[in-house]
Amino acid sequence: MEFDLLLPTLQQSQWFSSLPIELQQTIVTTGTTKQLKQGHYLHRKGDKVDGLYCLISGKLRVSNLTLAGQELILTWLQVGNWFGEISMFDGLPRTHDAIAEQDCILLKLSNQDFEQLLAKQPNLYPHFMRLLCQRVRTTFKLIDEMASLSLKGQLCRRLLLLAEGLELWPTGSIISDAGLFKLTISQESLALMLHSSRQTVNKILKELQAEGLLKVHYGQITLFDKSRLLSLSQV
Amino acid sequence: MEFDLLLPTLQQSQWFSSLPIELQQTIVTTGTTKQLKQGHYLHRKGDKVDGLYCLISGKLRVSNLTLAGQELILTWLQVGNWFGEISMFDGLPRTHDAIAEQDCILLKLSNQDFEQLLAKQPNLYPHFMRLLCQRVRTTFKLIDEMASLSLKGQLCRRLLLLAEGLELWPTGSIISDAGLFKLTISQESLALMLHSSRQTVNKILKELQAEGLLKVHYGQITLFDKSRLLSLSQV
DNA sequence: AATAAACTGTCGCCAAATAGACAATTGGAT
DNA sequence: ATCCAATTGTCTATTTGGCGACAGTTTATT
Repeated sequence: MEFDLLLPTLQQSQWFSSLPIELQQTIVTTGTTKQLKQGHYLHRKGDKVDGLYCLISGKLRVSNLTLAGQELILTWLQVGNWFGEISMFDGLPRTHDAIAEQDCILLKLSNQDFEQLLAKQPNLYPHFMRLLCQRVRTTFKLIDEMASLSLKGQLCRRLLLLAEGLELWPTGSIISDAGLFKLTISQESLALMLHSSRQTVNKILKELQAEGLLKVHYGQITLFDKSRLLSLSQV
Repeated sequence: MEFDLLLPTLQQSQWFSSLPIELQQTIVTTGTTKQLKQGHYLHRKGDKVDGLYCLISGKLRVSNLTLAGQELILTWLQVGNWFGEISMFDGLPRTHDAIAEQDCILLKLSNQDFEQLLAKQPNLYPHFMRLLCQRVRTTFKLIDEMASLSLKGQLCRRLLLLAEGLELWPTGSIISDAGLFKLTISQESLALMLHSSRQTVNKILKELQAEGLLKVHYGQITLFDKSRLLSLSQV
């Protein structure tokens, strides 16, 4: 795959862009691209590991099924996000389902490529450990927030996360607050992420709209005031 | 520190006991022990990293404060548990408070020792990556359960976790079901772990007692039937 | 332009959980 | 033996959110 073509996309990842340029180059030249049609699974929970991925274009939904058969959405992966590293590093089965919500293009680093790479250059290990650490920190933060925030606070938090991309914010970072931001997501989907109901999400969104923070459209939400959303996502 | 003295304790960790014996030995001889009096903090959220720890004796509470000042208990660490690896590997601040609930003895592997160890033997990296992966898997599981289980299910799950130790269960593993198990914990503390209220926890415990699964005492709970608790912790 | 499908807005009812209050019980300390 | 602090048990009132129902709106398709 051509380096210059992929680079702008890959650079959107905080993790990737912090890698030494040689490693970036190695990853791109070693990796292969893969197409995935809308509605198809990239993998299911319990699948054997096949590689580490970066989403180049499209949209992936990451979720699990409860025993009752309800889908619990963990998150959507955005262009530039890396994922699949856990099974990659411990060899155990996938933790979640990953489904293409749109046609996707992925950059794939296979097991074998990965092992060879690290065998040759063990000094690269710390970089991949940082990727894992970032994942743990994000999930810890999620647990805290699920427990301590009101539903309204959780919703504000999610809207921001979806707008800003899913990577961990450096503590105290200032959110880019330039103008509006249009999110394409249904209230039903939001409810599945919050493990709440569509009706309740609708009610809260209407409140936020009345407060002038956002505007609700058909299948879309326009964020007006990210900084006020941020302050609300602490209550 | 003497290898033979610590070994039985350290072996309680699934992770540690899976390490090659030379690495086990290196860790014990490199590490230093540290005492921590009851009520003292080992570290607070946001602290700079100083090392990787294993709890040798005593009991540590891991928690966070909400903005409202309420303590959210993530878990109790049991003898044999390793922790503190995240900050160790990415160099960023601690994610939680860690407080001694009893006098504690800890085995500490300092930053410097750790870095020297890995610089000399980069083939050890995968072992530490497995430790991190285990942490991510445990937290993902926690997120799923918080979202999908009823409060009763969550409570059953926690009681089992407290009884069995906190390390990730291999999928489908059979719980040691030999006889009774006495947990020393107040209903108030359980409520803080579940992010629920004391009254509600009390009500559910009484239900479980009526069903013959356990018996409630002052500051203690005796588990009678772990396998039935397990089946309840899936609803 | 007509139709179907997906999504939103809003009822009202019900179950679950919170929170305050207070009595009763237990265990440790003096 | 007595007292105190911590913990438990159990009431209430109140809040929150889930869920069914259904009408209205938007978008895509033909």
